[in-house]
This record gives sequence, structure tokens and C-alpha cells, in this order.
Amino acid sequence: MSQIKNNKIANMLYEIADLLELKGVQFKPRAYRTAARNINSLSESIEDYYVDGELKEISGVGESIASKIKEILDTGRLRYLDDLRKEFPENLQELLNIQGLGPKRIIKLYEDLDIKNLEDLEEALKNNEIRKLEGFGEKSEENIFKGIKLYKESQERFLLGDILPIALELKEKLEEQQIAKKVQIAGSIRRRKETIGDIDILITSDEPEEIMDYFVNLDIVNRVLSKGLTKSSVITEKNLQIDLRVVDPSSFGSALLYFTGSKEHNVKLRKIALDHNWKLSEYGLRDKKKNEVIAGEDESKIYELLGMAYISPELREDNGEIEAAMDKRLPTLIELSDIKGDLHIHTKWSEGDNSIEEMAQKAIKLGHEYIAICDHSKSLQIANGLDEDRFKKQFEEIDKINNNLEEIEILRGAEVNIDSKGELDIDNSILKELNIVIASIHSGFKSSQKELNDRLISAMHNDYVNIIGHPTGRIIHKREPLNLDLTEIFKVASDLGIYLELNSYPNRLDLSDINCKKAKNSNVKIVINSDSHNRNHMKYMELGVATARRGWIEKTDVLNCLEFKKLKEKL
DNA sequence: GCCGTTTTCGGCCCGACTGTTTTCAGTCG
Repeated sequence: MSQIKNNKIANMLYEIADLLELKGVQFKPRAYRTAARNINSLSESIEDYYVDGELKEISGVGESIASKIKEILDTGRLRYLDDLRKEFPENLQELLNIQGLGPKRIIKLYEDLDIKNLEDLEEALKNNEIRKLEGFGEKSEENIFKGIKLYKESQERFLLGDILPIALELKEKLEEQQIAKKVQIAGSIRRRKETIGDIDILITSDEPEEIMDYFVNLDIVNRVLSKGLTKSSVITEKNLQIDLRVVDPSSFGSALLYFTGSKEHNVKLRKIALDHNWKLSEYGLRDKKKNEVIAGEDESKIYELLGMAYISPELREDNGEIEAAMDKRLPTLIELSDIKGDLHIHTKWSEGDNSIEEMAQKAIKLGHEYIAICDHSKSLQIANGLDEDRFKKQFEEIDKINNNLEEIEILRGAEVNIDSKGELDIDNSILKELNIVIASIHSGFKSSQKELNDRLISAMHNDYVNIIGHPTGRIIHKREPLNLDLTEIFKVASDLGIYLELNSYPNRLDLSDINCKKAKNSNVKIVINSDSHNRNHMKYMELGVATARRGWIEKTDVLNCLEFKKLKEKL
């Protein structure tokens, strides 16, 4: 297990792609990105592939990229990348992350205005210099300005889906060291927030010096910020900060509570403690009069003494969970094991990487009872969307595999496109042959609120539509949610019995935690899907379930917690 | 640079949208 190495290599390949793109090289950037993406979604360490001589087994990796991977694994560096970097100012490729800027315009900005980095770009914006350039105007300035804002936000926080595997791997490594006893990830990761600022890890150990030595010398570490006996902080190459704290076993629970947060949750707990004439801190729950610790080792004991049920970390946002815990009316949150199937799976038929059979096999391994193959429809041409004829052909393949596989049920599905008028791009004669129809918006994001609402509502009125996919369309750090009136959408969904999707893709998580809670309060049922484009994406279900838990969702709120028989009845 | 039930060489998703133009380039998905 070493996602960290895979990640490092993928990032270097992504950088090559960016630099080649700036050079105006065709096709190669895509080849490098494909390889990088596939390496990132490997479930095993790339080193294992190297050792076994199987690098070229990785899809998208051929002769040339394989030899580059070898060079990186052997030497830690790559000459080819070093040489490419020399051709441009150090941080020019960073500008590719800004929405609205591509290679052509970046090169123009560089050549005409000597813009070498983000700082130069902001300066030029301030002086209104960009609008004077040929091909740019006031609107361009405005869009670049907005793009910078989103990009900066993305620099400060990381996606849960990117950080969780790293955090879990760190935890595992620390646990392997016999000198660390208890190991727990705290902070916003433990609360499974959609974005993460840094990683906080709490441990107990009798050998703090040894464990700190081990920690600051891990290969993920780029810079050591501080190193002591109780706390050390390091920074990784991607500017992610990791704090490791050694705490006394007698206060492990109170420290865990304190460092898990949220701040607002903790403040309220401390107030309640004060009402009892107690004092709550990271060192324990303490009786002020007698000056003695009454709890600290165990987190749940603290909640118990404060007169409430144990509160799952995902709920700790001071959104009513404390009151609910006191009244014993906390929801029984959905668990990953409640999920019985995945109803949004792409395959090679459209833009997925794997075949129907491969996806089904992976789903069996994950313990799913059923999956729905929901490839894109024809108007999404970039995704090689299916037209009516190809859907018919796909039915045959699905039915055939379904008959051959006893362990799983494969449903016929589609993710059809909602056009600018709210029409679906696939004929009802095909839709009625499907077990599952997801309708999604993939274009015309900037329509007015009324137009957007009307489009979704019109799609929901189609007799064959079951699910609205990624309802708000947001891409975390990239695209704001659609300007929808969700209250109206929820009402229509509830009235018509349409399920709203919680799309588990790491940068979607759409519906968001907050919207899940609102949906639940509006009697809307949801479905949690992975939207897998590769068999290794199916594990994203974990992120969706975590988000649902943050939204107070119970298994009875979720379509794909039903067993297959009941699911079929519902549909 | 990768890949192949139309190819081991010659392709490589392509249309919509935006903002800039005055017929189109660049970007996005």
C-alpha cells in the first residue's frame, strides 16, 4: 500500500502534460494525463508493478512513460521533466489551473506583458493591462479575476478524497511502529468534511522521541516545521501540513475530542460542562471544586457525563446535534455497510475505462448486490455518449453478462442529458426499456434561476426519470453550484417521488452535506452513487456515505440501501 | 505518447459557449 508514491509519480506526469501543453505540443499531454490518472487510481503501489516488471500493464503506460517511471523510482528525479521546466518561468504552468486561461492565452500574457506567475497576473489585472491585449477584454479580466479567487481557495484546502487515503496510510504506518500505541486521525478528516486544511494525528507512546524521529523522516515529508516531544509539524511537497501530537493515555479521549472539533461544537460542550461546575479542556473533564479529573481517557465517557448520547464526529458542527444528543433523538446514521448497490456506473461504452464485466466483477468484490450501468447519452459527444441504437446494443451485452453472473444483478441504465429546454436527449421508447434513468445537466450552467429550475422540473416530470444526477452541478474549487431554487426542486422531487443523487465523486459530493439535511427535512429520498469512470472509483462510495452522515441521513432515506427485490418494487 | 474486433501506422471524442470579433479563437466539458 503506497498511494503516496503513486501520487508523486502521477503529479510529475501531470506537470509534464502541463508543460507540453504550454509548448503547444498536441496529443502528448493527453497521453501523460491518462497515464497519471490511471496511476492515481491504482489500488496497489506502483513499486510493485515495477518490481514485477509490469509497468506497461497499467493502462495508458507504454514504453516511454514506463522508462520515465523507472527513472523516478530509481533516482527520485526525472531528467526529461527537469529539462522541460527550464523552458519556461518557474511557475508559469500554475496559471493553467485558472478557469478561463489555457495554454494559448497564458503564452500571450507571458510574451506581451511578461507575466511569469500568479503575482504578475494579479498586478496586471489591477492595472487593467490585460483588457488592452488583442483577444482579451473587460469580461476576460473579470473572469480571470474570479478564476484566481477559486484557485486560491483550492490552494488553502484539499479534497477529502485526496487526503483521506494519505491520512489512513500514515495511520497504518504509525500503527506498524510498535512504539506508538493508540493512533487516531483527528481534525476535519475525522469529521469527513469535504475539504481539509491539514492532517492532525494523535497518538500515545512511551517513546515520543523515537516516534517523532520516525515521523519527520517519512518520505512524504518535504520540510520539518517543528519537532518536539509532544508535537511535531511537517509540510509535504503539495504544501499539506501534518501535525503529530503525543498525548498522555489518561487524556487521549479529551484530546481527541478537542482536536476533532469543530470549534463551535467544542465551545458549546465547554459551556455545558461549566453548568455542572466542571471544566472541559484537551486535558480532561475536571471537577472545578475538587480539582480532580473525572474523565479524559475515553471520548464517549465525556459525552455520557455531560448528559448526552455519543455524537459521531461527522455531526459535530453545532448544527443541533448537541440538543438532539441530550434529547436522545440523534439519527441512526447510515453506514457504508448499509449500501447494497451502486446505481451510477460508466463503462467503456461512453467515457469509462473499464468494460461492463470488469465493473461488475469489482462490484462483486465490494459486496454490492446490484449495479446500474448508466453511460452518457448522445448529446454529450465528448464523452462518446450513446444514441438509441447503441443503447439497444448495450442492452444485449448487459443482459448477457447479467445471465452469466449469479453474484450480482446488473441493471440497464443511462445518464441522460437535460438540454437547455429541459428536454431529454433520448427517446422515451428507449427510456422505457431502462431500469434506471438518471437525468443530469451538463451544459448551459449560466442560465437564470427560473430557467434552471424549469429545466430540472421538466426533466423530473418525464415518466421514466428516476434520479436527478449531481443536482447542483458544483465542482469543488472549480465551479460554483447552479443557481437553483432548491426549495422548489425538493418539493417537486418529493411530490413526484424522484430521487436526488448524492454523487460521491471527490470533487462533486453533490448534494452537499447541508443540502442532504435540507432534502431530508423536505421528505426527499436520495441515492448515493459513485459515478465511477474506472473500477477503482467505486470506493468513492465511502465519501458519499460520509457526506450523507454529515447530512444526518439514515439508511431509510437512501434508495440503494434497499435489497434488490425491494429496489425493483420501488422502481 | 499510446493504442488497435475497421489500424503496428495513423489517428487521437467534437460541439457549445464565451467574448472577442466582423467571421473566429480559445476554452471547456
